[in-house]
Amino acid sequence: MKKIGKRPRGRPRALDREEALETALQLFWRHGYEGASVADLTAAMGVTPPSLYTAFGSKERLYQEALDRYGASYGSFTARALAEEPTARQAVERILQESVAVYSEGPAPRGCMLASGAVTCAPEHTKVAADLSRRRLAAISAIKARFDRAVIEGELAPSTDTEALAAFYAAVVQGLSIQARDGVDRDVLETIAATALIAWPRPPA
Amino acid sequence: MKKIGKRPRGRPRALDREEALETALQLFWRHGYEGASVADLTAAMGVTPPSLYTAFGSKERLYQEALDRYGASYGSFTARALAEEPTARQAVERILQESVAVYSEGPAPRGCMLASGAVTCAPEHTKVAADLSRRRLAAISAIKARFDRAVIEGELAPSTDTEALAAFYAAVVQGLSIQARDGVDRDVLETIAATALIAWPRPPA
DNA sequence: TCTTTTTCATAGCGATCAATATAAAAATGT
DNA sequence: ACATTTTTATATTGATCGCTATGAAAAAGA
Repeated sequence: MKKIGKRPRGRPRALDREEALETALQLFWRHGYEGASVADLTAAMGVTPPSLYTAFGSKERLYQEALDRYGASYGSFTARALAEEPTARQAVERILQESVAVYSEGPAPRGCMLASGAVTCAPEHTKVAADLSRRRLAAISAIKARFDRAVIEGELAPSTDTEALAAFYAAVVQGLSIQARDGVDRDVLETIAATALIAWPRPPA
Repeated sequence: MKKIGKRPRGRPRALDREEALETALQLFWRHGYEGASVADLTAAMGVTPPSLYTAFGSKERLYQEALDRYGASYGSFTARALAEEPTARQAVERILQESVAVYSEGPAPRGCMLASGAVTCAPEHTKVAADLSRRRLAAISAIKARFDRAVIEGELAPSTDTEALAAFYAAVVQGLSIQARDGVDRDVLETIAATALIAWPRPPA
């Protein structure tokens, strides 16, 4: 059941946009923004540069689309855990577990695409780095919002520093990302996650 | 009191090697290996490319020397804390505190040079990334060694998973590095450090 | 002074970077 | 069949990449 409906006039594209975007995601995830060249991307997609530029506009916009796709697929477990788990504590537990699973998957683990994308970069790419930074901070804010809800619901004490607590678990996840790429064994990563949960605040009263 | 002693035959170098290395360290620290070009480096040093290559051999060797210098200066607090503090717990406490101080210093924080140097990179620079990875893992091993000593000295229980505990605190430090670069407030970073200490194992018996 | 040695600055190497001008190819509309 | 529209592939753009060949400059040794 392919949606075609009134195909436009010109020559049909040979490039499957979704498939090409997934290919770009994989390359950017492994090599980062600067490390994946347009030549690498077009070669992996099996197309020539003009097709890429017609479909995505620029390397920078392609990267942003790849980040969006990551957030909606491999990286969606954070938002889902925050939305679905009944308690903030269980949400954090699931985020830590799934982080380990996703980041350390496969023979050459890739960590988190947001954490390893472009923390340092050339001065001409500061816009890309700033966008990544904004996405990382947004993830912390999302966790904080869940913790704030937990305060209202009585799961966490009103005195809880929800911003710092969210930043703490985000820091652990970011560290898991780096160490997963460094090849640290999965059982060690799992113990890191378990250790982080020891710091969870005592329930109020 | 400059040490001259039998100056060799040729034209004296106009390049102060120590000063140039410090300049390279600063640039590599901020922009990473790929983000700091040879043109950037020579311009900041005030020399031309041949002088840089005569003094350091290649960009890659210059980077390694800059990493060594970092480990002996800005990044030396880890080794010193592990060697100087009377207990493993106090060593970790100091490492966390000094990490926050160093990583978040200045108007544009630079985080940790090892953690932000080249976690992702182009395929042709895997050697540099592997070297950085090795240095990060060595830092974990150093912490683990101090924890093993603490087990022998009775500070930590013999059942302690020292490898995972070391990896946990390394992960927090790596997360601090990323968030410092993202502009997270210093007081939040300090609370992250304090939260990590809550997970410290209870003393044996 | 003159040779030797080393470093210096000028200029440019081939390779690769992201991005495009051009025109043929492949579809629809008439 | 023929014009219109869009995408395609070929080939190339200027800029920048890390690096170096060349020869002048600046020191010491003879």
